[in-house]
Amino acid sequence: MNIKENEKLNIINHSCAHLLAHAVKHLYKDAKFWVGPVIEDGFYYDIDLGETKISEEELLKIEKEMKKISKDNKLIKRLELTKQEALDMFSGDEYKIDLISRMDEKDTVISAYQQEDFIDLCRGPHVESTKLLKHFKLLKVSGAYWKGDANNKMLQRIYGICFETEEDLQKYLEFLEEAKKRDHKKLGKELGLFMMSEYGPGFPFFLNKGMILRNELESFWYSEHTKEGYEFIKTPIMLNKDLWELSGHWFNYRENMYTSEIDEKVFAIKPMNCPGGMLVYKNGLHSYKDLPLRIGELGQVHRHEASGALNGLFRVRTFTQDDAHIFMREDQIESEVVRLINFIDRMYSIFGLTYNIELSTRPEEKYIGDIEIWNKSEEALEKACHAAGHECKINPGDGAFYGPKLDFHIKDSLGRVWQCGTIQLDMNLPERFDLTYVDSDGQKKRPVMLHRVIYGSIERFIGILIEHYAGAFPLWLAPIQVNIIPVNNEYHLEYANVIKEKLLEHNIRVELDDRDEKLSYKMRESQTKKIPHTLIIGDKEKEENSISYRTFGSKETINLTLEKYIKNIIEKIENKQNEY
RNA sequence: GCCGAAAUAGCUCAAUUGGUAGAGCAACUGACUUGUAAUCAGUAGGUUACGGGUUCGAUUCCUGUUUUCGGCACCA
Repeated sequence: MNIKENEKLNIINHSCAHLLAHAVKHLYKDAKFWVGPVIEDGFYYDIDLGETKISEEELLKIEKEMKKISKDNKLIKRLELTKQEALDMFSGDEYKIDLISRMDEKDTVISAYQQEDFIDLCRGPHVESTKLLKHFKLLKVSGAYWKGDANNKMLQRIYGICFETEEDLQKYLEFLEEAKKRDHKKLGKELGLFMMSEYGPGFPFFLNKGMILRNELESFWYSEHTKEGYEFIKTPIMLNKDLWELSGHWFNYRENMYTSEIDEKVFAIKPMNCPGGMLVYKNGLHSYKDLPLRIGELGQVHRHEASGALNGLFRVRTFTQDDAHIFMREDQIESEVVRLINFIDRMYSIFGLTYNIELSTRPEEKYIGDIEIWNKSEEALEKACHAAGHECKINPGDGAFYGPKLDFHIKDSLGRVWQCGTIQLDMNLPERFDLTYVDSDGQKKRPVMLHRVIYGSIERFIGILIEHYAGAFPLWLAPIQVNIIPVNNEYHLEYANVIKEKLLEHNIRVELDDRDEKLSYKMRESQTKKIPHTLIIGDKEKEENSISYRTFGSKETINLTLEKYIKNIIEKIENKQNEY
């Protein structure tokens, strides 16, 4: 959606935030207002209502009051004030005074906007009248810390969205409905992919069908990485605390690490794979000729995330990173990153996912390493991005303390954006672990290191794929690829079994529905389970040695000889075609 | 962790002001033997998340815990 980038929508949403505050002021006399900005999807307003809590039902009341004010056609006037005037006007309002007192009076005219009895501090601009705000909806209410700081008190935040036309609003509400239908938590349960248990909050259980999906993703990952010249390792899940102190994780993240004590020694379950990877690198000597050295690991990590952060497969306490560490010489950064970008591009395009890349640069204060190396690295990453034919949006100061990074933001079939892949340059760990390689002059030198993931977290990626495909996976990923329905068990079961065996010989995941139920009943179920191919086997097929099949979501039936069908389906699966 | 909401059969949901839980689907049994999204009949299925309290009586009211959901904060 991104309303912020559309000037007109931006203004009406901003004005709508004022309309919301105005209505709240009418209904709750003691309400105090903090800020009400426009966000990507609409707007919100942070409000202090003391002990009063706004329920979802009361949102409707507020919405009604907003409609009333909108109908009353209140003119919206801009007021320009000096700092003193502003302080006088909002005296007694601790929140607005806080805002005003932090403004610089020399070079800013402080502006406020007035609609009838409601005045709010605001830079503007706004629409001229409340009657221009008609097509809005309040979406949710929640708590939010004042100034976004968890040490501050919690205000109540009301979210809403406003459009120019009723049609646009309805379209947006339909989009929300569609997203809800695709919720991976709901589909994961319905399709038998994974489950959760209160004995392990944040620790997902993968069921048989989910495992099939997962294994496909993993074997695809291994085969593509093999082609790219990667080696593979598996490092221990649990390692001595000393290692985590050496890597710096103990100091920075111990609160989120699971630990265990045995033989009077503290062990920590890995929250990252890198330290293990460092030990593997140090296990031998490395020549400049061996670089870049690409070492991959599907590594299961555990992080004790805050309970309120957990969310299906999107945010869990154990997940598998499709990690790899690349060790190289400084002069290899650009070419290696170009290669990596092209690789990631290939991986994503298999799923029909588009993406854009952002470069996060050196933080202003908290960073380690030489500024010169930072500049060089950032330049190398940006150059690589352009060399690979991509735009490169820059997020100044958003890099990790140990190095700059490229982040891949993928867009799913509903247009929602997820950050998955990342390529991070690390100037910290090679130093801490004293990594070296022997250069052509016989001297030991420090390698440059990249951390990178493509799926990010396999669990989360599966969640994204479930929503991206709405649970209807392409053939190569589908847990059940083919469902065979004999028209009449008495006459057609034998031939149906022949087909099943033939498909099984080619490792095709096939089921035969031989229950005594009506064809239409079985067809319905086959479609509900979102199975890519449903084969109907009756007299015609038996006589012709053929099959008839329907792909998921289609009404059309295709008839092919058995031989041709098998050839077709194998080709689709082997090429990982993004279809049924 | 914080704010708010929720938890009833395998699943989706009911149950008036507190009176001892009910439906559809799924499962099971039987009949039907079917050509593209639900055949009919029957059976079984519940310590209403868990603990405590109020009450003659609690799914319902109060309280503690756990989990889930929507946000906030966090996300190496």
